[in-house]
Amino acid sequence: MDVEGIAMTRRATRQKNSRPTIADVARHCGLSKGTVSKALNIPAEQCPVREATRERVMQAAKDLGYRPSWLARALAKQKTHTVGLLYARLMPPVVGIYERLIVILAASLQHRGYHLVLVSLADSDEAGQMVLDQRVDGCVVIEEITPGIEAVLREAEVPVALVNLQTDLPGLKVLVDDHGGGRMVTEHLLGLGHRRVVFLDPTEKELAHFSHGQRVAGYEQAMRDAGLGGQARLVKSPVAAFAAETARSAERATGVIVYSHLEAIALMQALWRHGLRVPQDISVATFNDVPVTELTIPPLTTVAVPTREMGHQAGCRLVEEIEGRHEDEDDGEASQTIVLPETLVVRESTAPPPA
Amino acid sequence: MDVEGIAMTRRATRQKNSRPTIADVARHCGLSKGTVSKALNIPAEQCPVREATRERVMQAAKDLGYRPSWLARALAKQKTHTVGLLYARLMPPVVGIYERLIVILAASLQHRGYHLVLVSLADSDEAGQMVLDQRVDGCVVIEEITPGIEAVLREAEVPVALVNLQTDLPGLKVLVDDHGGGRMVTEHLLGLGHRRVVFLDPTEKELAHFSHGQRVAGYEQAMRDAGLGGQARLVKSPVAAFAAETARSAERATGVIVYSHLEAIALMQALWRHGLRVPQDISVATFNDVPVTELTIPPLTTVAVPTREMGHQAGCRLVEEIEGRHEDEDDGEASQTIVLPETLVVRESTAPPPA
DNA sequence: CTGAAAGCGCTTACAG
DNA sequence: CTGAAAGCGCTTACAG
Repeated sequence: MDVEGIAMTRRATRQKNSRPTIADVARHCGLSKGTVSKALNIPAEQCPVREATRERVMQAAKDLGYRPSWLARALAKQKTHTVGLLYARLMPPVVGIYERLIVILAASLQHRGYHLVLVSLADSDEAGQMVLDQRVDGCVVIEEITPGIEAVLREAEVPVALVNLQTDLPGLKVLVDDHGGGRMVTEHLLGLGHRRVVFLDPTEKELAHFSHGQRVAGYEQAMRDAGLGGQARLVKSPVAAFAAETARSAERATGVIVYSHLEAIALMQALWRHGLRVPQDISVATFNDVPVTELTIPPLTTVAVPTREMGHQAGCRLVEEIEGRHEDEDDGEASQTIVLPETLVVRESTAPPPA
Repeated sequence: MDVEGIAMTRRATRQKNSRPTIADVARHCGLSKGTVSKALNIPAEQCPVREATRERVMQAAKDLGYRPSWLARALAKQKTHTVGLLYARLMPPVVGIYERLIVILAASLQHRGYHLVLVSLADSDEAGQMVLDQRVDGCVVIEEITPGIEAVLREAEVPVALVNLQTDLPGLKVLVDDHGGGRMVTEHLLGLGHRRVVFLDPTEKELAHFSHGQRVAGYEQAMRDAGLGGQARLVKSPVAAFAAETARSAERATGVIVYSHLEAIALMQALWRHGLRVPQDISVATFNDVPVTELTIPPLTTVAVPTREMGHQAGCRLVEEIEGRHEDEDDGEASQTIVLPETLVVRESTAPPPA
């Protein structure tokens, strides 16, 4: 019995001991939990506890291997120092441009004492709970939003950053100038002397993303500005079909702008199969300056989307928003929109049209 | 004064009211918090509370818009239902193969009621705290581990899944058979009739990853098995230099295996610049079957790394480990290793050597 | 079947 | 400068 008892105690003790609490530290120095808490948390200068005491506490904490429980602290302070990253797809069509954005966002947050937790909107309930059950101090929604979570966010008081998506939800918005990007790349081709420039639509459901409309609008405006408004043409065929058609067409396009960089690469492959050379026979340009676009045959002219800056802005602003919540003078000045510029990266896939 | 007072009260009230607690629900139905808690959480069947009471509680909860506080529950149950994803780089050298892995991992966890929080090891303290301060129930370390966090994990009792990295840390390991992959792709080239097959090393610090050694070993073994052990050759030059050298060499390699898929693509570009055709003049093969490898000119033969399966396995097993912690019979049977096979995807960048 | 109470591990006015 | 106590919002033996 005694042995059993001791074993039980040992086990219980070990379980409890595995994590000394603030009470243990307090007991160890003959102080109260409150004092220990202050000594541990308030910056040395304006700390109300005597220096000697402070040091005693520090030492005890170190000796016991004390680490404050994040959970207990979060509950007491009603703050998780966590933000949720809400995403609807990001899934199969591995987009590529968000990888960097997310890593930068996470780094930006971590630098400020926050962490990022991934929340797929595929299971809509999850996301709602996440946001509502005081599990996150704020959230960022990326690329696409679902009606369900949109309603939740409209209701909740959670600070939110909306990245690269369109919505009438209030909140911080981080956008890019896709219209400008579309115009820029079109003007580049026109400047090289092209007249028959087409815009190749994505075949996947990327079509749904609002950047598509903006890029097309930019393209159309540039065409109009050049007096070629009537010739603007959106192509919806798959790249293979488009390449085949182009190969046998007399009046073929001399320049093509592809919405998706993966499809631009696929297009160059398809053109190659038909014996068409880029850029001698036809110029190709696209969006999203991901690393591989520099390595293709030939290197692609692309419009770069400032993913780092997007991640960085979303991170900074959201934290400001979370921490500055008290300054709210009852007016919703929290609804700020940032539009970041895109830049044209000219490489070898674009050149003057064939004579 | 009265007005002020009311205003203050309203504000305080609103802040409190913004989130009804279990006590509010209890009060609302004239029950105790304990009963409400049981009614809300215990599955209908073996729930000790009377059906009528149960329904009353449910209704009240719905009426008041009650949602349990994740924090309070986590503290009471000592469980966060969160796992940390620890990564050292993943940063600038956008690897590409981890994007899918992470998304799958997150989905797999979310499916089981867990969430994934991103933790960069760049700031080593952060990670340590994360793991130790009962903020996560477990963690997965991916690709590379730092000495700091390795020590922490050795000390801590946190279940851990180690994905695609080498360490003598105990814990669940999810690995891939890079040796087999290296051998497989080499045998493929040898089978096509190649004799002068070289292995092109990465120039970046990817070299540090242990998969490099394994892939090289697989390559060397296949060469030896074919009686070509003396001819195995590791090339350390940048792709541009290698392409230039190859172009002017009489006895050039007819097949090249490139460690990194991005460099394989770059190599094909460099060869193209020198007028060498793939695969007619030289065959190129690589690793990591990311989407773009199918779209290059020509499409790349690659060894596919089962990223989905890796993410899935890591997620499942880790959760099992977390939830089965009690079954521990004091023996460390938790140290399980899973080695997933790689598969060869043959495309058009490999063909018999020139006659 | 229901309730009262202690506990999870901190923080924070409020006294002294 | 320090302590006692209430509070953060739940859960969980233990009684009744």
